[in-house]
Amino acid sequence: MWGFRGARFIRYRLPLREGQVAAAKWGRGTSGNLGGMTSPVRVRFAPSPTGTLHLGSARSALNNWLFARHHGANGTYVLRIEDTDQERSTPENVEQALRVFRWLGMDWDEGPGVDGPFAPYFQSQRQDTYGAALGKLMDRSAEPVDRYAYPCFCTKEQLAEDRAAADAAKRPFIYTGRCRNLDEEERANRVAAGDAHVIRFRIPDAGTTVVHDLVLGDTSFENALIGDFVIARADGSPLYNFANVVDDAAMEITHVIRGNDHLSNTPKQILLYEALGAAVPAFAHLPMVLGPDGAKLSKRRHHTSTVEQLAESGYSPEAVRNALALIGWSKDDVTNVMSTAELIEHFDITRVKKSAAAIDYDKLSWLNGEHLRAMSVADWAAGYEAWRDEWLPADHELHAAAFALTGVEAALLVQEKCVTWGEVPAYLGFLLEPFAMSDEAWARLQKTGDVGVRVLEHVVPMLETLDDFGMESLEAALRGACDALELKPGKLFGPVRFAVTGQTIAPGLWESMHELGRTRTIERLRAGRDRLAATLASA
RNA sequence: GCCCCGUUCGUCUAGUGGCCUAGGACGCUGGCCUUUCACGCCGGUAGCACGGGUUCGAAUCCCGUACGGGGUACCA
Repeated sequence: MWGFRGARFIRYRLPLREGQVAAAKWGRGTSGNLGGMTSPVRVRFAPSPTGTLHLGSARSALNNWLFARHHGANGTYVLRIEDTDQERSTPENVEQALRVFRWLGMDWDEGPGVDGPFAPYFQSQRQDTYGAALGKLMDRSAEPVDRYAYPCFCTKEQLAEDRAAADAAKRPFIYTGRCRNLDEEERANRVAAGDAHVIRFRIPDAGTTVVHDLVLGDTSFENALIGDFVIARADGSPLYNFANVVDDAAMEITHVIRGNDHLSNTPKQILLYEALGAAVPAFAHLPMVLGPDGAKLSKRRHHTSTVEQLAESGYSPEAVRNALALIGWSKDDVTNVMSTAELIEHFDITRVKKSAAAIDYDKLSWLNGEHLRAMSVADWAAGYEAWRDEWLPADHELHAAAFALTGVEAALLVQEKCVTWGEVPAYLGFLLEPFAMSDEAWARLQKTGDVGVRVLEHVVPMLETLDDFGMESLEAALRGACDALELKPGKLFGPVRFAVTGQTIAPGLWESMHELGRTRTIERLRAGRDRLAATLASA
């Protein structure tokens, strides 16, 4: 009689209760509080600082952030840097990664720069924690007896042979367990003698481990198929699955929200949590993010596959958040455009769908346009100026155009026309000197023919004597000219616009003329009239 | 190979056994508006992967097939 939604809800709450038991174990958290709504919720995003943030990763980060913020004061968003790869984890790369996060506007409660009760938040500084956890797992006097860590002296050659044998027999390769049952004395002797060894984690031979997933539901894995896996390298450094669990347990993470590519790691991690005596967090595996062609999103194949590229193109962070949130999740059947506040209010991890989703750049652009148009002039101007200061190089051909106006002035001209801030400078190109009419504009001016000449001849003296060169005055004058010449607005504004802006894409006419000023406007009208008349005469 | 996950218009999605001759959005497209470009408005286009069940009734539940994806490391 349970509806599916009801069943999901039950699953959603169970892990929270487990979390509280564990919190009590650590002497932290809220004991005895069984109200789901007030349980603290702690999530994290743990990127490796490679210098770029992939859209798929950004989506994971966003879902964690929205989940935490949705829980208000009870939600904590932790940023932990997985910088164990010393080569790529340079301070510059870390700083670059943090810059991207700040741009995306996902503030973290604990992590680099702010620290917190579980510092440090860099894996490279947490060796002691991993060492202690390893010691705990290797202590054979501890429970449970079928889950522990042991040194494995198998050489790479031996393992390669095992693997080859498994392949030949068409059997899945599972670690044979050769070093699992060495006697304690031999182990101790070989370790003391300095024999190279990794540390493996012993898992039960039988039984299944089931992952209760907020997105996928229950998924079970046979323990026998997992095999004792390596948790520490020969040099003692921890492997991902181990470091991740140790950190998440230590930081009291209650919900692990991550990409679906981690699903098969999860049973291993659950076993690890149990062996460590730590609370198993709730899991939510997000559907993979695909490129527009349905292939896995990659920098190579897809032009804007990183957050940096979107920032550079002039997208607004809020629109990107909106678009990212909509990958695999929806508020309902009709809502698309949402402010971040709305995202936070409505975000529900249990509504995330299971299947992979291709990112739709067309829709992203549309969303961006919607957000840009909905902004206040002040916000739009600030965003535009931030973009142009950060991303438009001084030697760019449109640099001068972009800086010809303030953000507020530009907003008045083109806010409702642009899909991204990156498009703004091109609209402003008409303001630059020396003036040069584009080929397309000239072609269209030519098409106006004799009418065009008449219009320009009429308009020049009119504007020379116009008292006020303000926008309203200009509009009134130009509309008046339509009556005087008995022309439809379209016929009259066309030649004027092409002559004045020299472009086929430009802001509104009176706005443009006003911004250009009387002298330059009239100069251009005259030049256009002369050129057009000369061309017609010689034809 | 083995394990796991998934499959609704081209794309993102709504859908939890009757409200579905499947709704919305992007895209594409016809038209209107119009001062270029946009915006806006009205309309059109197109989908439940396939095959079996269960049921009075299936996009929805079950089984199988196909296809796609993830994993199978001293990567993360």
